Amino acid sequence: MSLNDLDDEVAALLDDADQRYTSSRRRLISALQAGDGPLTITQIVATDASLPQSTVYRNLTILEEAGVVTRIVTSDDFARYELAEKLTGHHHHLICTACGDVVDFSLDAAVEATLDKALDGAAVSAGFTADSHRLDLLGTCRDCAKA
Amino acid sequence: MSLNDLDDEVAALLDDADQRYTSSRRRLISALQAGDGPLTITQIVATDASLPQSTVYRNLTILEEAGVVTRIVTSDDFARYELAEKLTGHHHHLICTACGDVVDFSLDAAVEATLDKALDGAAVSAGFTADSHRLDLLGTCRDCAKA
DNA sequence: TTGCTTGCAAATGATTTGCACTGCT
DNA sequence: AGCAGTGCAAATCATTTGCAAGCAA
Repeated sequence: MSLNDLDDEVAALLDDADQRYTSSRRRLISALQAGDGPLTITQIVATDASLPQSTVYRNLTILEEAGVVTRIVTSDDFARYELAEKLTGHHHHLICTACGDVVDFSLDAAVEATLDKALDGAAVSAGFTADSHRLDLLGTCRDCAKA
Repeated sequence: MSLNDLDDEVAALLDDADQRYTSSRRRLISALQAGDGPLTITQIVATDASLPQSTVYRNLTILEEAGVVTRIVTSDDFARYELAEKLTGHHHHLICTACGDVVDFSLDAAVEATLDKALDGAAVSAGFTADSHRLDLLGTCRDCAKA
């Protein structure tokens, strides 16, 4: 998705949620768009120092409610945020257990299909209404493997 | 795994880590064993009121370092703990996005095999050393669907 | 004894919120 | 003008830790 299309999508989602697309929010979207995986609040503030932490927290909450971003918790104490799958497409995360960094990756459509079918079966037998799945790969990233 | 076997396994793991198998720790294991999914600290304290919160936190950390339990963060603000897969076998989680409750489930071995192969491929091309995967199904549990 | 464990209460740190100010509309 | 958004600083709340007393080797 191009930057302009993304912008339009975000604007539409915010409008649906009766929220404005302010400059702080634009800057947030742009910071998230720039990363190659979900970002922590600290990383976002470091990227764009003109954004105070409280504004980042508050706007990410609003953007999450509007369906623009997704909040992710891996294991460490910092929540991470990324653009919603609606905007970026379905994907998964490589989580480095050494440094905590998270990088996106995708799976073959055939594998996803197999997986979804199996998950649906499991959900049904547990009396569960399946909504979506979340798949992470835990391991060590290239940089940490070197060290 | 029977209760006694579990006990022996835990004892061995703690011994390897130069840790004692105290009565607090036994009570924790027993509480975790009783649940049908990972438990929050609050749930554990509610189950066994003789355990002070600080002891629960401290011992769960030690049990985690010894490889006896695993800490899980879903999305809400409470961490959850479960017995390590080494003890219970590989499984996944059904996470209710309404009430936050988590229940275990398993997938067919064939699906797991397909998945692992696909994940290994993705890891390699990202320069990542894969360790394990984590797969959750998000949705609504039977109780919350009723409401 | 000697050191690990416990339990209370106080400290920490990510996240949230009150309030006064600024800027859209 | 009138209300939403912002930024600072103070408040919250899960989690961690200091310390004195209890227990195991």
